[in-house]
Amino acid sequence: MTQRTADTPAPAAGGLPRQRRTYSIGELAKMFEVTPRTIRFYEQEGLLAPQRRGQTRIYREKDRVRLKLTLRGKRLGFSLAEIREVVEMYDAMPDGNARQLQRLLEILADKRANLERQLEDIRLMHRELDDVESRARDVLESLKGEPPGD
Amino acid sequence: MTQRTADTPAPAAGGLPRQRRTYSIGELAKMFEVTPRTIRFYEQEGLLAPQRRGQTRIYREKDRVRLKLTLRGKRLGFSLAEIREVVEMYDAMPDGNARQLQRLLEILADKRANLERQLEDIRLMHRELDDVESRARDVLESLKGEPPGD
DNA sequence: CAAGCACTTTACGTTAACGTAAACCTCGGC
DNA sequence: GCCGAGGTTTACGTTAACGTAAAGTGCTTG
Repeated sequence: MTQRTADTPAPAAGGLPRQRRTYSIGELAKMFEVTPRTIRFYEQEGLLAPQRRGQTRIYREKDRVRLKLTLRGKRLGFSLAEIREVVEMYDAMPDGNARQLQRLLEILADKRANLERQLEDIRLMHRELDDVESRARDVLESLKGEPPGD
Repeated sequence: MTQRTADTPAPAAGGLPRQRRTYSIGELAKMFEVTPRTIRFYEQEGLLAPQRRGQTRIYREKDRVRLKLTLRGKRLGFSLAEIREVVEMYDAMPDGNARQLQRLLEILADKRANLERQLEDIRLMHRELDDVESRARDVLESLKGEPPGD
């Protein structure tokens, strides 16, 4: 963790404020512990849109952040389609019309409700785990006194 | 909701304390908003083991609780295989040997770590949503002053 | 007793999210 | 000039988690 490929933008003095760090597909893949195939697939699904130099994909900060958010969404059980829905609207935001924005707000509220339920689920699951664990420990303890089984 | 197929145990006076409420597959399905197919599939995957009367499945409280936990696990992104792993060990607990119990504790710790990461993910995602939402509201606001667009 | 409804088994179909294999380019180094 | 490391496209394969359709069983109700 805390891996840093030896090249933080270095907030240099008079330099350009534009972050010019770029990444290859392999770099991103290792960084997030996914395969290049996965990254290409996400692009194919409209979640990423890296630039090209010739045939080769070039990823910028924006792309990296997107990938990060995408993977986070996945860990929370959102489908790629759902994630794309938000991503696309977010992109269209600046010139988005009111109806689109309203739709976006709806979607966000939806995701939020989802998160709430998950929070509750996590709490409950946590208790279940506590319960199972304590039972397991009890049994283990009770085994200590008995003959070494079969 | 609150559907009751006219057969609550009726906490009768001197009755048996054993909860004898049973459910048909259809009842459970409606109760949890899944299809009977799903419930049969879970059984096939070793997550449920209802009794039979003739050919027909009869679900008891224990089965209902299991289904509930299974669905909760699913909402948290666990695979049926993972869920089964815990369920099986839980069942085997009473006569489980020490090694099995240790394994169970490992699995539980694993799940717990998973939940922790999800909690963090939820927090982060929540902020993202807040951010996107506030931007969207800003844009919406700025649209109020402008001409009604195309 | 026929109809209907809820249950059953068997089996093939479907979708999402990639994995995997083949065949190709391209670039820096020896 | 060739070689290996990484990149590319195309396309078929795979797995999980059910959906769906067909064909049969069993009860109870008009």
